[in-house]
Amino acid sequence: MIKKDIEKILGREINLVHPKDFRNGDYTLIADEKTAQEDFERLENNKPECISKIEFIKPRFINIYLSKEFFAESLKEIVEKGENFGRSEHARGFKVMVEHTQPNPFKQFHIGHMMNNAIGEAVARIIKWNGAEVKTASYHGDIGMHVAKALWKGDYALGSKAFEEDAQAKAEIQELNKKIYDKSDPALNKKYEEGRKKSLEEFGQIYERLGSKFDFNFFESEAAPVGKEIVLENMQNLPAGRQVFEESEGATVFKGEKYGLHTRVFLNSDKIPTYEAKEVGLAKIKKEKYAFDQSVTITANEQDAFFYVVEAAIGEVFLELKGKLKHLSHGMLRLPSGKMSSRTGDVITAEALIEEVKTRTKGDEQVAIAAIKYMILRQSIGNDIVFDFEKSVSTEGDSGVYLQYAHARANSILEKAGRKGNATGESGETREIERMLYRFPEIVERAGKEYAPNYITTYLTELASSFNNFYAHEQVISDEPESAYRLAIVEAFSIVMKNGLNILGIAAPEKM
RNA sequence: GCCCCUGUAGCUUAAUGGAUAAAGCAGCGCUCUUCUAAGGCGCUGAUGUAGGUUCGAUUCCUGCCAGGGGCACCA
Repeated sequence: MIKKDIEKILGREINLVHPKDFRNGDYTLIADEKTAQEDFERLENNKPECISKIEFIKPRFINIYLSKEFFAESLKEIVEKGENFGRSEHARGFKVMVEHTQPNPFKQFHIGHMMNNAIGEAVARIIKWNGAEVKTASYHGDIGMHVAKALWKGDYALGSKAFEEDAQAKAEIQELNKKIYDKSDPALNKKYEEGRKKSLEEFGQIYERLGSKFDFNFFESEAAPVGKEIVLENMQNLPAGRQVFEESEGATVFKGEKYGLHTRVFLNSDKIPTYEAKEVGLAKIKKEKYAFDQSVTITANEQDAFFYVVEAAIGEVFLELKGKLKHLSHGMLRLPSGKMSSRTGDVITAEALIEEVKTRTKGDEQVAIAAIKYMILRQSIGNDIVFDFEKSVSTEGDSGVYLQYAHARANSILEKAGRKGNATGESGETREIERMLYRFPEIVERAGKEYAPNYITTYLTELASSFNNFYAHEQVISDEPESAYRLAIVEAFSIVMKNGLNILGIAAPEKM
């Protein structure tokens, strides 16, 4: 709003930022050195009501201070909009599918899945808050070599180890994979179906605990035949030179070299579709189920190279999908005590982590899950994160609990006061908390444009800190005329914090 | 060997090309007769390295060093 007002006055687009230090104003216009003086004078002479002061700092900084009336007005707006405060319209009409979590049946739901789930859930919600229509999807690897490895002797780690070390076992597992794929062995089919069903039930339970819901569940078993067909079609029915896929050493591959990438196998020499071909099939299934403008897939960054190649292949097969696929990757969730590997069976399940953290949150599961989610979401997506039980999940400082606690405190004050705030009353000095609250919608929008949940966590932490400061230094409930205005601040804070936690998929208990 | 990602305080992390690089933890001092002390206030402490672009670089470009990931029938 402010930006548009100023652009109107100056008649051009401007570079407007929030200074890091509030003492330098609420906004800074970074002007061109040549026109800065002129811009300053024009603003000074056409000052909008919401601006109380404008100052010109030497070469090019024009600092803008908002008026008391502006802050009072923003508090009123927050209270009026309530749970809708912060919603943006900038992505209205845009259809997005967000695929995340992707646990594989026959294998455990480990902390890597939990990390992916926290990010995926937050990203989906952020996009939704920006006005887009969002559908979430999980994709389950219910077929493929990992299933054969798991079914070989009933244990994935065992099968995986034997596959690499024992040629005999490797041959048996490959044979098993073929049988699972063509469903030629009734006894095996039964074992397979039972195991698959059990896994999916367990995943459902953990989703519920994490507060995650999916609009679609896709399976590799359905994507496989679709993918295989597409691969064959784009090889056989096209003239030489126009073929997307080609034969090489008995396998069917996509030569990524023409994109500066590398070759990957889509059908193995047994004509069984690999993960690559299944991903192509999945793209087709997705677009038929939901006519998305963008499909976001969230995975660990060890799959980056895989996705570059597969997306290039999909772009050739489905021209209309070119540029509509977005791959977002995150690092590993590392624990202070060593690495985790699903191949050796050395995995830490999501459940084990939740239980472990619970012992440090007085047994409260909502608080424990909030602590874990916050640790994951507080930093920019992409790098590994180190999850330290002892310190990082502590209930102090930069943590999910800190946010929940500040929110609960605000509610407690409102309840104790037994009356609503009133932002039209006596306001006194403008406080840091007021200077933070009105910014929430711009934070949501920025987070939406960059798929960056940590913009929200960072903001909320600063907001909670401002609130705690405010709370520690001012008597909110009193007979003074400013009391009503202070209550309005508390009320607005409670709303913004709750909405913020909601966007992140973190619970916001009313009491703690 | 080739490709991709990452190097910020003792530790874990922030910082849409902008002002004095921001927090939390740890350490050292304060602070509960007062609305939830799971809180607040203060001190100490950092951009791997060498260049380049720019009025201005943690941010963009190049070399080097260090760490992680990937590179044909796994997912």
